[in-house]
Amino acid sequence: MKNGADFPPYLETLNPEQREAVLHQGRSLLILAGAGSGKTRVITTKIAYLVRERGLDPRAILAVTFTNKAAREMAERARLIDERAGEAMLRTFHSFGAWFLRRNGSQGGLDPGFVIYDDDDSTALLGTIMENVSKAEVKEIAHSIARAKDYFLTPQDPELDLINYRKDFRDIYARYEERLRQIGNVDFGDLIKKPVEILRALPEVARRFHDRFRVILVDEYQDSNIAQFELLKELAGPETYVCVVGDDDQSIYRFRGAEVKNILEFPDRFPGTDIIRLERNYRSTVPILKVASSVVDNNRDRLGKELRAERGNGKTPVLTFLPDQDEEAVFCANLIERSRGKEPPAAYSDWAILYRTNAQSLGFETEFLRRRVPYRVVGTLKFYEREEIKDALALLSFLVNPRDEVAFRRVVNKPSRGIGAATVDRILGEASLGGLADGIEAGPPDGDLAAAAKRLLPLLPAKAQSGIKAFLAAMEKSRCILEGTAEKKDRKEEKSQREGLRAGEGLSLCVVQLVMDTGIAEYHSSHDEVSGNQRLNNLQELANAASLYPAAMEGLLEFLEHIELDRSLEEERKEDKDKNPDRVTLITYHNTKGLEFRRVIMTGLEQGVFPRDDKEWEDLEEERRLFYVGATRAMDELYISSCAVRRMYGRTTPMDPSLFLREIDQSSIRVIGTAPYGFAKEPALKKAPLSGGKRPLSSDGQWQVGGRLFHDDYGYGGVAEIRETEEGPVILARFDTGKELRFLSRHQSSRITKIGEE
DNA sequence: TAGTTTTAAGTTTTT
DNA sequence: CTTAAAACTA
Repeated sequence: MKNGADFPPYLETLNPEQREAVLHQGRSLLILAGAGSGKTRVITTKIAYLVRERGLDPRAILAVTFTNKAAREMAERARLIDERAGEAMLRTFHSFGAWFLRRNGSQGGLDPGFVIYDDDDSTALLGTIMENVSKAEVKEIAHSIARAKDYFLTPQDPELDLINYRKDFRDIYARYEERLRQIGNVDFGDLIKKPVEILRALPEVARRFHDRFRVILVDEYQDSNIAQFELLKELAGPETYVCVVGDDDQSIYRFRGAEVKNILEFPDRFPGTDIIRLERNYRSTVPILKVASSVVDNNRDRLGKELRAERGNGKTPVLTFLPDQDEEAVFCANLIERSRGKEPPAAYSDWAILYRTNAQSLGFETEFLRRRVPYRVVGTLKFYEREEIKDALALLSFLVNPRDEVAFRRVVNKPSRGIGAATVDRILGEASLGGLADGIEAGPPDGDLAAAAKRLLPLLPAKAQSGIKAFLAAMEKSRCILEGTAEKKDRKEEKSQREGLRAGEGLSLCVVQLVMDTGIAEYHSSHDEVSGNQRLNNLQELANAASLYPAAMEGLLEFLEHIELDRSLEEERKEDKDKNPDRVTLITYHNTKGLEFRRVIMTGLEQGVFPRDDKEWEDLEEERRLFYVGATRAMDELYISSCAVRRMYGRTTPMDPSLFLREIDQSSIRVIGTAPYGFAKEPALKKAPLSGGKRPLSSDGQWQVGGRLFHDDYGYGGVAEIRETEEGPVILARFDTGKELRFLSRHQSSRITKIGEE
């Protein structure tokens, strides 16, 4: 295989550029991989090659992906080439950070038993710091703090003003950090930021990692943020080979702190970088690729590349203008159903419908349900956002970390146990200051809320006393189960409880016990007759998920970490459950990254929807990249739809066609339906008959041919024709959507508004 | 202070 | 139109 003529089969099947990327040796490598150019294949093959041909220990390879799903897929594919390649460390940046901090966090003053706060938890914590502030404001600041951490900015950083200009932001951020430190938990941003700080502060730790990871591969590099870039730099020692793979045209997470600059400036930051371009697209036909690239070509900030469609020509993509979103759903359903009758017949699973916001899935679901078109919705995982699930998780979090104020506040008085704000404040005070109250033994100010509550017990009102006792007893019992010291009798008793929750293996016993003993299960099942059952089911599902973990503190920690970092679990399980894999995919543009479908419908191509709004340049460029990502998902057929009106916030709003539609190379697309005014080169209006340069006026003087009007349902249109009858003038309006409407001038509907002459 | 009614606000995108 | 937050009442 050394002479290049005789490669093993797994290398033989690669094209020259791909093979060059796999075989590359040197300091560092930047692979600019266009959509559908086989970049995942290159990474997995490279891992296998390093292990197999270059004798590298798989444990010395760290591969970072954007999602957990991608990490699992990659491990699987690498394993197919070489069993040992699957042993490489494949994680997301966040999951790697958590792994790092469990082992090295104590060096940075972090207890290894930390729990990860999600955005809601962070916001809740911030809420306890800021008083008399609306929740929306708290949320905004929580968002700013998250962004600050993405950009690796500390509360002291002078650049912090660029994130949020309010003058107390610095102070709030600092206090938030202090509280988080006292509690001993971390938020998402900390999972990246803290490892960097530790690696910088402790050269011996850094050296250990440099020794361990000889090769670091980063996938979807265009979506990494500044903090992640810093982490990459710290992890890479002088001997580490760093290979990043990305496509600047597919960077779609700027709103979350992703920096395209990371990829644009990678060669500057890693001197001696070689660049390999993968520009052969094996997925889409020529016109589909042309549609995608003609739009993204309008972006200024890009490296620029020439994607070649290896598959050659194919069906011309179709652009359709439709009256409204209901028609859009009908159009999709028709298209899909018709494709099934053709030769060769298409499967439902060949189809994907793309939309900008999750809310847009509803219209399609309704229509598909009615028409019995099987579908699956990707990405709407509300499971972990449900109140009962968050409650149960708060109980578990508090069990792991009794300093967790957020979890404590959430569940201590649920169901109500007579523990109000005053009592909670006293417990918090006791925990942080210790031994404040007279007549009780002074406790350590260690922040342990369970211990503090216990100490304060004799001084509380009777109702609160019994409430706290019951709560603490339930927590204690769970702790005993986890530590294996629970009485056998107690365990038996669980199974005979009548609530209806079944405890299975391992950790599920603990979950079931906790939600029952604390009354959370009862609270939710009886609270609301209709949804009570569903809520109980959800709790049951959570318990079932927990059964995969051992009934010990370690297992609980793992379980919680998995839930915080990988919320795709539920989706997978659901798909396993129903055995029909032949379904249409309903999915947001963002979620399509890394996927491909034979036939794709891009919906909602309207100004304000997609692109969302045109406030900023860079935002618009990001939307264009999102268009590019969506279009390049299609293998064989691409459809694009745009509506004249759309119901938003319960109101029907006239829509303008998306700016992107005009940017599409017109020779690569076929337009069906009437292009609205403002889209077509020849405005629809000019088609209205004109008599001798003069536009006919209706006998009552109300209307003139060519006059513009707006209809609540059909959007903008023009008066096409006027006919005089014995009932008065009849107006023929032709709308930009192609819809025609005839009405008597004196019976003008209130839904029609005249918007002047043209 | 818990639970209700009324009012206001909002729809990106996700680790 | 749906959902969350403020306001109100028992």
